[in-house]
Amino acid sequence: MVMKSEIQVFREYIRGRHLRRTPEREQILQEILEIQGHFDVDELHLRLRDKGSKVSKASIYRALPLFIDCGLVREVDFSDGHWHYEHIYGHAHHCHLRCLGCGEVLEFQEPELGRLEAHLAREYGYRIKGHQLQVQGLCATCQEAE
Amino acid sequence: MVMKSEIQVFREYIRGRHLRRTPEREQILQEILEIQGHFDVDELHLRLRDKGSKVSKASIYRALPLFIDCGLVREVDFSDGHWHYEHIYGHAHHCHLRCLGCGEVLEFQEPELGRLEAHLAREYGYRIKGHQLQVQGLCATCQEAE
DNA sequence: GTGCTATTGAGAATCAATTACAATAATACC
DNA sequence: GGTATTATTGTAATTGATTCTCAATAGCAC
Repeated sequence: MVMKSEIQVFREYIRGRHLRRTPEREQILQEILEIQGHFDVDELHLRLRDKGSKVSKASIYRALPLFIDCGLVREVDFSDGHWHYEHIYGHAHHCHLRCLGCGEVLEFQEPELGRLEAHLAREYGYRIKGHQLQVQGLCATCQEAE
Repeated sequence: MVMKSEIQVFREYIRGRHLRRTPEREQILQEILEIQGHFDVDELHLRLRDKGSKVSKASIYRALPLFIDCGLVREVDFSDGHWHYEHIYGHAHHCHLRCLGCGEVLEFQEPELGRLEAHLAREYGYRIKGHQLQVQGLCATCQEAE
Protein backbone atom coordinates (compact mmCIF):
# COMPACT_ATOMS: atom_id res chain seq x y z
CA MET A 1 0.00 0.00 0.00
CA VAL A 2 1.43 3.34 -1.02
CA MET A 3 0.62 6.27 1.21
CA LYS A 4 0.62 9.90 0.33
CA SER A 5 3.20 11.90 2.21
CA GLU A 6 1.91 14.00 5.06
CA ILE A 7 2.72 17.21 3.26
CA GLN A 8 0.79 15.94 0.28
CA VAL A 9 -2.22 15.08 2.41
CA PHE A 10 -2.14 18.52 3.96
CA ARG A 11 -1.81 20.34 0.65
CA GLU A 12 -4.73 18.48 -0.83
CA TYR A 13 -6.79 19.26 2.23
CA ILE A 14 -5.89 22.93 1.93
CA ARG A 15 -6.67 23.05 -1.77
CA GLY A 16 -9.97 21.24 -1.32
CA ARG A 17 -11.21 23.86 1.13
CA HIS A 18 -9.98 27.01 -0.56
CA LEU A 19 -7.63 27.61 2.30
CA ARG A 20 -4.13 28.88 1.71
CA ARG A 21 -0.82 27.17 1.69
CA THR A 22 1.51 29.23 3.85
CA PRO A 23 5.11 28.77 4.90
CA GLU A 24 4.05 29.04 8.55
CA ARG A 25 1.71 26.07 8.30
CA GLU A 26 4.22 24.00 6.47
CA GLN A 27 6.99 24.83 8.93
CA ILE A 28 4.73 23.78 11.78
CA LEU A 29 3.80 20.53 10.07
CA GLN A 30 7.42 19.82 9.18
CA GLU A 31 8.44 20.28 12.80
CA ILE A 32 5.65 18.03 14.04
CA LEU A 33 6.83 15.29 11.71
CA GLU A 34 10.31 15.50 13.16
CA ILE A 35 9.20 15.21 16.76
CA GLN A 36 9.42 11.72 18.17
CA GLY A 37 6.47 10.95 20.39
CA HIS A 38 4.22 13.54 21.98
CA PHE A 39 4.42 17.29 22.18
CA ASP A 40 2.51 20.29 23.39
CA VAL A 41 2.13 23.76 21.93
CA ASP A 42 4.90 25.24 24.04
CA GLU A 43 7.43 22.61 23.05
CA LEU A 44 6.52 22.96 19.41
CA HIS A 45 6.81 26.73 19.60
CA LEU A 46 10.23 26.55 21.27
CA ARG A 47 11.55 24.06 18.75
CA LEU A 48 10.46 26.32 15.93
CA ARG A 49 12.05 29.31 17.65
CA ASP A 50 15.29 27.41 18.01
CA LYS A 51 15.39 26.80 14.30
CA GLY A 52 14.98 30.48 13.62
CA SER A 53 11.29 30.34 12.74
CA LYS A 54 9.21 33.30 13.84
CA VAL A 55 5.89 31.45 13.81
CA SER A 56 3.65 32.69 16.60
CA LYS A 57 1.85 30.55 19.10
CA ALA A 58 -1.44 31.85 17.77
CA SER A 59 -0.63 30.37 14.38
CA ILE A 60 0.22 27.06 15.98
CA TYR A 61 -3.09 27.08 17.81
CA ARG A 62 -4.78 27.93 14.54
CA ALA A 63 -2.96 25.26 12.54
CA LEU A 64 -3.44 22.30 14.85
CA PRO A 65 -7.18 21.90 14.24
CA LEU A 66 -6.41 21.70 10.53
CA PHE A 67 -3.88 18.92 11.01
CA ILE A 68 -6.33 17.11 13.23
CA ASP A 69 -9.13 17.56 10.76
CA CYS A 70 -7.16 16.02 7.92
CA GLY A 71 -6.07 13.08 10.02
CA LEU A 72 -2.39 13.85 10.49
CA VAL A 73 -2.43 14.65 14.19
CA ARG A 74 -4.50 13.80 17.20
CA GLU A 75 -5.02 15.22 20.64
CA VAL A 76 -3.67 13.20 23.54
CA ASP A 77 -4.99 13.65 27.04
CA PHE A 78 -2.48 13.33 29.88
CA SER A 79 -4.82 14.96 32.39
CA ASP A 80 -2.25 17.58 33.30
CA GLY A 81 -4.18 20.70 32.45
CA HIS A 82 -3.28 21.25 28.84
CA TRP A 83 -3.39 19.45 25.53
CA HIS A 84 -0.72 17.22 24.10
CA TYR A 85 -0.58 16.05 20.51
CA GLU A 86 1.06 13.40 18.38
CA HIS A 87 1.24 12.79 14.67
CA ILE A 88 -0.63 9.68 13.71
CA TYR A 89 -0.72 9.48 9.95
CA GLY A 90 0.94 6.26 8.91
CA HIS A 91 1.25 5.13 12.53
CA ALA A 92 -0.75 2.27 13.96
CA HIS A 93 -3.42 3.39 16.38
CA HIS A 94 -2.15 2.92 19.91
CA CYS A 95 -2.98 3.68 23.53
CA HIS A 96 -0.90 5.21 26.29
CA LEU A 97 0.36 3.82 29.56
CA ARG A 98 1.63 6.63 31.72
CA CYS A 99 3.63 6.52 34.94
CA LEU A 100 2.10 8.74 37.61
CA GLY A 101 5.50 9.09 39.25
CA CYS A 102 7.95 10.12 36.53
CA GLY A 103 5.61 10.83 33.64
CA GLU A 104 7.09 8.20 31.32
CA VAL A 105 4.69 7.32 28.51
CA LEU A 106 4.63 3.90 26.85
CA GLU A 107 2.56 3.03 23.82
CA PHE A 108 0.77 -0.24 23.29
CA GLN A 109 -1.66 -1.79 20.85
CA GLU A 110 -5.05 -3.07 21.87
CA PRO A 111 -6.67 -4.88 18.98
CA GLU A 112 -9.71 -5.81 21.07
CA LEU A 113 -10.93 -2.24 20.86
CA GLY A 114 -11.84 -2.63 17.21
CA ARG A 115 -14.23 -5.38 18.18
CA LEU A 116 -15.55 -3.21 20.99
CA GLU A 117 -16.29 -0.38 18.54
CA ALA A 118 -18.20 -2.72 16.27
CA HIS A 119 -20.16 -4.00 19.24
CA LEU A 120 -21.06 -0.49 20.43
CA ALA A 121 -22.13 0.50 16.93
CA ARG A 122 -24.48 -2.47 16.74
CA GLU A 123 -25.77 -2.17 20.28
CA TYR A 124 -26.51 1.57 20.38
CA GLY A 125 -26.87 2.51 16.72
CA TYR A 126 -23.83 4.79 16.84
CA ARG A 127 -21.42 5.47 14.03
CA ILE A 128 -18.11 5.30 15.86
CA LYS A 129 -15.58 8.03 15.12
CA GLY A 130 -12.76 7.16 17.47
CA HIS A 131 -11.68 6.24 20.95
CA GLN A 132 -8.96 6.92 23.47
CA LEU A 133 -7.72 4.61 26.15
CA GLN A 134 -5.28 5.80 28.77
CA VAL A 135 -3.88 3.63 31.52
CA GLN A 136 -2.04 5.01 34.53
CA GLY A 137 0.23 3.29 36.97
CA LEU A 138 3.65 3.27 38.54
CA CYS A 139 6.68 2.07 36.64
CA ALA A 140 9.11 -0.34 38.32
CA THR A 141 11.47 2.46 39.36
CA CYS A 142 8.76 4.63 40.86
CA GLN A 143 7.34 1.65 42.76
CA GLU A 144 10.64 1.25 44.55
CA ALA A 145 10.91 4.94 45.33
CA GLU A 146 7.58 4.83 47.15
CA MET B 1 -20.91 -7.30 51.13
CA VAL B 2 -21.89 -4.32 53.20
CA MET B 3 -20.56 -0.97 52.09
CA LYS B 4 -20.02 2.09 54.15
CA SER B 5 -22.14 5.03 53.12
CA GLU B 6 -20.40 7.73 51.14
CA ILE B 7 -20.73 10.21 53.96
CA GLN B 8 -19.18 7.68 56.28
CA VAL B 9 -16.27 7.10 53.92
CA PHE B 10 -15.69 10.81 53.67
CA ARG B 11 -15.86 11.42 57.43
CA GLU B 12 -13.35 8.69 58.10
CA TYR B 13 -11.07 10.10 55.45
CA ILE B 14 -11.32 13.54 57.02
CA ARG B 15 -10.70 12.25 60.53
CA GLY B 16 -7.76 10.13 59.41
CA ARG B 17 -5.97 13.15 58.00
CA HIS B 18 -6.72 15.69 60.70
CA LEU B 19 -8.82 17.65 58.27
CA ARG B 20 -12.07 19.22 59.33
CA ARG B 21 -15.63 18.26 58.84
CA THR B 22 -17.47 21.31 57.57
CA PRO B 23 -21.04 21.89 56.48
CA GLU B 24 -19.79 23.20 53.13
CA ARG B 25 -18.00 19.98 52.29
CA GLU B 26 -20.93 17.87 53.34
CA GLN B 27 -23.38 19.98 51.36
CA ILE B 28 -21.22 19.58 48.29
CA LEU B 29 -20.94 15.84 48.75
CA GLN B 30 -24.67 15.53 49.39
CA GLU B 31 -25.42 17.36 46.20
CA ILE B 32 -23.02 15.21 44.21
CA LEU B 33 -24.74 12.10 45.47
CA GLU B 34 -28.07 13.41 44.24
CA ILE B 35 -26.87 14.15 40.75
CA GLN B 36 -27.63 11.47 38.21
CA GLY B 37 -24.76 11.01 35.84
CA HIS B 38 -22.03 13.53 35.18
CA PHE B 39 -21.56 17.09 36.29
CA ASP B 40 -19.11 19.94 36.15
CA VAL B 41 -18.20 22.58 38.69
CA ASP B 42 -20.57 25.17 37.28
CA GLU B 43 -23.56 22.85 37.35
CA LEU B 44 -22.77 21.77 40.87
CA HIS B 45 -22.41 25.37 41.99
CA LEU B 46 -25.71 26.39 40.40
CA ARG B 47 -27.55 23.46 41.95
CA LEU B 48 -26.22 24.38 45.37
CA ARG B 49 -27.18 28.02 44.79
CA ASP B 50 -30.70 26.96 43.85
CA LYS B 51 -31.06 25.14 47.13
CA GLY B 52 -30.06 28.23 49.05
CA SER B 53 -26.51 27.16 49.78
CA LYS B 54 -23.89 29.87 49.74
CA VAL B 55 -20.94 27.56 49.07
CA SER B 56 -18.42 29.27 46.85
CA LYS B 57 -16.89 27.84 43.70
CA ALA B 58 -13.51 28.01 45.37
CA SER B 59 -14.71 25.59 48.02
CA ILE B 60 -16.04 23.24 45.39
CA TYR B 61 -12.70 23.31 43.62
CA ARG B 62 -11.04 22.65 46.96
CA ALA B 63 -13.37 19.83 47.95
CA LEU B 64 -13.30 17.81 44.73
CA PRO B 65 -9.72 16.57 45.11
CA LEU B 66 -10.66 15.26 48.54
CA PHE B 67 -13.60 13.30 47.18
CA ILE B 68 -11.43 11.96 44.40
CA ASP B 69 -8.69 11.04 46.83
CA CYS B 70 -11.00 9.02 49.01
CA GLY B 71 -12.49 7.20 46.03
CA LEU B 72 -15.96 8.71 45.94
CA VAL B 73 -15.64 10.71 42.74
CA ARG B 74 -13.62 10.57 39.60
CA GLU B 75 -12.72 12.96 36.83
CA VAL B 76 -14.25 12.34 33.45
CA ASP B 77 -12.71 13.72 30.30
CA PHE B 78 -15.09 14.85 27.58
CA SER B 79 -12.39 16.81 25.76
CA ASP B 80 -14.41 19.99 25.87
CA GLY B 81 -12.03 22.24 27.73
CA HIS B 82 -13.01 21.64 31.32
CA TRP B 83 -13.39 18.78 33.75
CA HIS B 84 -16.46 16.74 34.37
CA TYR B 85 -16.95 14.46 37.34
CA GLU B 86 -19.09 11.58 38.44
CA HIS B 87 -19.54 9.78 41.72
CA ILE B 88 -18.26 6.26 41.50
CA TYR B 89 -18.36 4.78 44.96
CA GLY B 90 -20.58 1.72 44.84
CA HIS B 91 -20.91 1.98 41.07
CA ALA B 92 -19.38 -0.51 38.69
CA HIS B 93 -16.48 0.86 36.72
CA HIS B 94 -17.67 1.88 33.28
CA CYS B 95 -16.60 3.71 30.14
CA HIS B 96 -18.29 6.45 28.17
CA LEU B 97 -19.65 6.57 24.67
CA ARG B 98 -20.33 10.16 23.70
CA CYS B 99 -22.20 11.57 20.72
CA LEU B 100 -20.21 14.30 19.00
CA GLY B 101 -23.42 15.82 17.70
CA CYS B 102 -25.76 16.21 20.66
CA GLY B 103 -23.44 15.40 23.54
CA GLU B 104 -25.45 12.42 24.79
CA VAL B 105 -23.34 10.18 27.02
CA LEU B 106 -23.92 6.44 27.35
CA GLU B 107 -22.17 4.19 29.80
CA PHE B 108 -20.98 0.68 29.07
CA GLN B 109 -18.94 -2.02 30.72
CA GLU B 110 -15.80 -3.43 29.19
CA PRO B 111 -14.63 -6.43 31.20
CA GLU B 112 -11.73 -7.07 28.82
CA LEU B 113 -9.91 -4.09 30.25
CA GLY B 114 -9.20 -5.94 33.49
CA ARG B 115 -7.29 -8.51 31.51
CA LEU B 116 -5.51 -5.76 29.62
CA GLU B 117 -4.36 -4.18 32.87
CA ALA B 118 -2.97 -7.47 34.10
CA HIS B 119 -1.18 -7.92 30.81
CA LEU B 120 0.36 -4.45 30.92
CA ALA B 121 1.49 -4.98 34.49
CA ARG B 122 3.27 -8.19 33.51
CA GLU B 123 4.68 -6.86 30.27
CA TYR B 124 6.07 -3.55 31.50
CA GLY B 125 6.49 -4.04 35.23
CA TYR B 126 3.92 -1.40 36.06
CA ARG B 127 1.58 -1.33 39.02
CA ILE B 128 -1.65 -0.25 37.35
CA LYS B 129 -3.67 2.43 39.12
CA GLY B 130 -6.53 2.98 36.71
CA HIS B 131 -7.65 3.59 33.18
CA GLN B 132 -10.12 5.60 31.16
CA LEU B 133 -11.66 4.66 27.89
CA GLN B 134 -13.76 7.11 25.94
CA VAL B 135 -15.43 6.37 22.64
CA GLN B 136 -16.90 9.03 20.38
CA GLY B 137 -19.35 8.72 17.58
CA LEU B 138 -22.66 9.90 16.19
CA CYS B 139 -25.93 8.65 17.61
CA ALA B 140 -28.68 7.48 15.26
CA THR B 141 -30.47 10.84 15.37
CA CYS B 142 -27.36 12.88 14.67
CA GLN B 143 -26.40 10.59 11.77
CA GLU B 144 -29.68 11.46 10.07
CA ALA B 145 -29.26 15.16 10.71
CA GLU B 146 -25.94 15.15 8.86
C1' DG C 1 -13.73 27.89 77.32
C1' DT C 2 -9.08 28.73 74.92
C1' DG C 3 -5.78 28.29 71.44
C1' DC C 4 -4.24 26.41 67.28
C1' DT C 5 -4.87 26.10 62.63
C1' DA C 6 -7.83 24.30 58.76
C1' DT C 7 -11.34 26.28 56.06
C1' DT C 8 -14.07 29.73 54.17
C1' DG C 9 -15.63 33.53 50.63
C1' DA C 10 -14.22 37.22 47.75
C1' DG C 11 -11.53 38.73 44.58
C1' DA C 12 -6.99 38.75 42.38
C1' DA C 13 -3.82 36.00 39.79
C1' DT C 14 -2.56 32.46 36.55
C1' DC C 15 -2.41 29.84 32.49
C1' DA C 16 -3.87 27.74 28.25
C1' DA C 17 -6.44 28.87 24.49
C1' DT C 18 -9.16 32.12 21.57
C1' DT C 19 -10.14 36.38 19.39
C1' DA C 20 -9.91 41.31 17.42
C1' DC C 21 -7.55 44.03 14.44
C1' DA C 22 -4.65 46.03 11.20
C1' DA C 23 -0.99 44.58 8.10
C1' DT C 24 0.49 41.14 4.90
C1' DA C 25 0.43 37.81 1.36
C1' DA C 26 -1.68 33.75 -1.28
C1' DT C 27 -4.78 32.71 -4.87
C1' DA C 28 -8.08 33.72 -8.75
C1' DC C 29 -9.04 36.26 -12.52
C1' DC C 30 -7.97 39.40 -15.99
C1' DG D 1 2.55 39.97 -14.92
C1' DG D 2 -0.96 43.04 -12.43
C1' DT D 3 -4.90 43.59 -9.54
C1' DA D 4 -8.67 42.44 -6.49
C1' DT D 5 -10.25 39.48 -3.09
C1' DT D 6 -9.91 37.58 1.16
C1' DA D 7 -7.35 34.06 4.09
C1' DT D 8 -3.61 34.33 7.23
C1' DT D 9 -0.39 36.41 10.10
C1' DG D 10 1.59 38.58 14.57
C1' DT D 11 0.51 41.31 18.41
C1' DA D 12 -2.00 42.22 22.11
C1' DA D 13 -6.19 41.92 24.43
C1' DT D 14 -9.66 38.66 26.07
C1' DT D 15 -11.83 34.70 27.73
C1' DG D 16 -12.76 31.00 30.84
C1' DA D 17 -11.43 27.46 33.96
C1' DT D 18 -8.83 26.84 37.84
C1' DT D 19 -5.74 28.22 41.63
C1' DC D 20 -4.11 31.31 44.99
C1' DT D 21 -4.01 35.17 48.55
C1' DC D 22 -5.66 37.02 52.53
C1' DA D 23 -8.30 38.30 56.30
C1' DA D 24 -12.16 36.47 58.85
C1' DT D 25 -14.34 32.39 60.69
C1' DA D 26 -15.00 28.17 62.89
C1' DG D 27 -13.64 23.02 63.90
C1' DC D 28 -11.32 20.37 67.06
C1' DA D 29 -8.02 19.10 70.88
C1' DC D 30 -6.89 20.20 75.33
